[in-house]
Amino acid sequence: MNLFDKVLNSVNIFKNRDVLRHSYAPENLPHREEQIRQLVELLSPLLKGGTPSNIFIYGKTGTGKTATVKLVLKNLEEVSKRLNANVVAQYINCEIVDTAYRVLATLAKRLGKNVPMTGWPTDQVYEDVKNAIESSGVKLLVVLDEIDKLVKRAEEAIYSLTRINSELENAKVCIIGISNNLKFKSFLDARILSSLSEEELVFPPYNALQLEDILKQRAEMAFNEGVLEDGVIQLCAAIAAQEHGDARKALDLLRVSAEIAERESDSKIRIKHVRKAVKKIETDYMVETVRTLPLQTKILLYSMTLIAESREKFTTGEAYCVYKKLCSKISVEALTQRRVSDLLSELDSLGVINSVVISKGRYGRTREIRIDSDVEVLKKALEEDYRLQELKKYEEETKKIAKLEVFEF
DNA sequence: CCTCCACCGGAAAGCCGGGTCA
DNA sequence: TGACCCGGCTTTCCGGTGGAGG
Repeated sequence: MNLFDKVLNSVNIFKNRDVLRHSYAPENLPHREEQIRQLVELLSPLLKGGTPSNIFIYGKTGTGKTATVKLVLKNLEEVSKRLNANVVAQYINCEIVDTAYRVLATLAKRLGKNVPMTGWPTDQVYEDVKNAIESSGVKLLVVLDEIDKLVKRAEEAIYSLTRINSELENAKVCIIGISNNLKFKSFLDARILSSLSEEELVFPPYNALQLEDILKQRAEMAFNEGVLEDGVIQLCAAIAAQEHGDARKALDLLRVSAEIAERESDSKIRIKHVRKAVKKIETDYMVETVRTLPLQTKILLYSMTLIAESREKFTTGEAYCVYKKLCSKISVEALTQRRVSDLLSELDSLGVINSVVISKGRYGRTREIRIDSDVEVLKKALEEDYRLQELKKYEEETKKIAKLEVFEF
């Protein structure tokens, strides 16, 4: 028997795996018809020689903002080419292109100017871009995705872009800003806000039924016939709907479920695979967050995993004592309890630990801490850090302290 | 009803690394 | 280049508090 026979004989679940990835931009967006219609309407002046208003789009992650805009952009450019309308669209993700300089340089490049990616004064690049737009007479549509990432560093750039029209004779610039941060608006300078959000478009979260439609549509493209057990799509949709109606999460869940089924060489994606996928996504998220924690927080969390192995719940004071012990073992300066208290709140909001502030009457008021996540997984992730390696030596000793509740200084 | 525990959590100031500007 | 500024992290200080026990 050839080593690969098993793989060859197993039923192929995937027809096209990429359809389920974030980067995939479908031709067809269920339940976004209204937003597409509005966007098309708002942008139509571009094709008729007018100037559209600037547009501000917001909605939570996974509500189809980017996909919708990209789809409309694609259609716009096609039709512009056909009509010779001279519309140029540029999509910029501000998480990657994250300074005023880079935004302008990207635009310059799109217009055929050769601007180095660093080095020039920002206002010179601005002048260059302006001249390029003016001389080519294009109608430039700039999409700034995740614009909230830009605001702190480059508020001025946004401002100058929103005002560029007054300096142009025979060209036009229109801006679409996209943000998933609803608080973003309150951070923004009022001048900018008013010109940026002449029109607003809100993308509401999907509900379970809508997510189901989206998943069905993708599943048809992604999987071979008959590999889905009944109820799998519904379950994925329901779970994602509970978590704020994020289509990206729903698709992730379906993809991971399929991957698990594939790995188990099952011929069908079953409910149990979805359950496993939920667990896996959760753990992966946890491990990733723990990995990226700063050192002090890692030590603190490590202390808590040690305590958690012998007692279900404990208090800030107890965690702090163990934490201090560990710090001295590896000669790291311990933080104050005030600071640790903040770190604990952060860990809580990250969902790594669960804590409630309770009063034990005579015995004070404190945060009661539990660790609901898998302690072993946490420990493993923490021990990856070479700076915590040393602590394994003291594990037993420290655990004893935690168990006996001997908290001396 | 009052006390008093063991911490919470706000305010403000200090420290530090990085970036900016003359 | 050095003065300066900024934002993030941390410390210091301190007023506040729910409820068991008296």
